[in-house]
Amino acid sequence: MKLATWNVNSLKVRLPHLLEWLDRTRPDCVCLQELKMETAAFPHEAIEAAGYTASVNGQKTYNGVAILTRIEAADVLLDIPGLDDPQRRVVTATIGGVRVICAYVPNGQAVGTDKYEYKLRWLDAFTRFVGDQMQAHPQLAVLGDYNIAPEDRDVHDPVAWAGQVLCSEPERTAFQRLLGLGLADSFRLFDQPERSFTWWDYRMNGFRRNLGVRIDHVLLSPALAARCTGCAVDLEPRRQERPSDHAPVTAELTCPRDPTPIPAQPQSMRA
DNA sequence: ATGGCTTGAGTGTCAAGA
Repeated sequence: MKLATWNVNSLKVRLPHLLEWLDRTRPDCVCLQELKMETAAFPHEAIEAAGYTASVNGQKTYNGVAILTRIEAADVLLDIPGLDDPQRRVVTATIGGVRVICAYVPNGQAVGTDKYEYKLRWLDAFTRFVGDQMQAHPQLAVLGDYNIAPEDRDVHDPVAWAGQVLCSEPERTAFQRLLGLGLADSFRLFDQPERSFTWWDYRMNGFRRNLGVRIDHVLLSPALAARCTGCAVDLEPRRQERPSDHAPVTAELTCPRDPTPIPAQPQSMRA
């Protein structure tokens, strides 16, 4: 089972890129962020023609998230229950026995601003929500744009970014609290190239110079982490004309429906 | 120098991203 996350930065502009990427990589489940369109404007026809069904939580102009799957999504839940927030940032669904949360964490703009305080409050509520979901669903995957670079090695210039938004201690602590629920950052379960990032500024030739940050993550509960065989950033879409500023991240799991071998009974146990 | 691109809104030029 292949799970992916991709901040497309406008689905309207990126639909051709997405369709080409779905055709090339054939993921089972894709979490999209920054659709920047209302739910009613979602291009279901094109997505279904590509072999996917979509659970959409859209919003005009800003934010907006969706989960695309090749099999039916069940128990779809929009937003964070109990959080009064007009911004559409979360959609959750069950796909083939795996509970998938797709999240677009607030950017936070700059440390000390109202948007930064909103980001930290939002992360508190989100962490409670993820904890609740994990209680009910041991097979839990939390994918999305976290807008947090967890460690200095996730930043092209840790000195320049020290204490800045995406890297500040309160944000990194909030990320560690999510991991503290028992989730694993699947990317770090494997050897990775140095200077691996998922976002590069459009300005200053950021991508060509690999001046990036790793802020898009696939977090897995223990049951899923045990089945994870790989996690990688796909740089190909970022190389294309008119790209999203984010690259997709894909994690591979052994199929949850693979039959578990039944251990042989010891001789002495036989009748 | 708080800039540099890109998108959506809307037809000026600004908010927002990270």
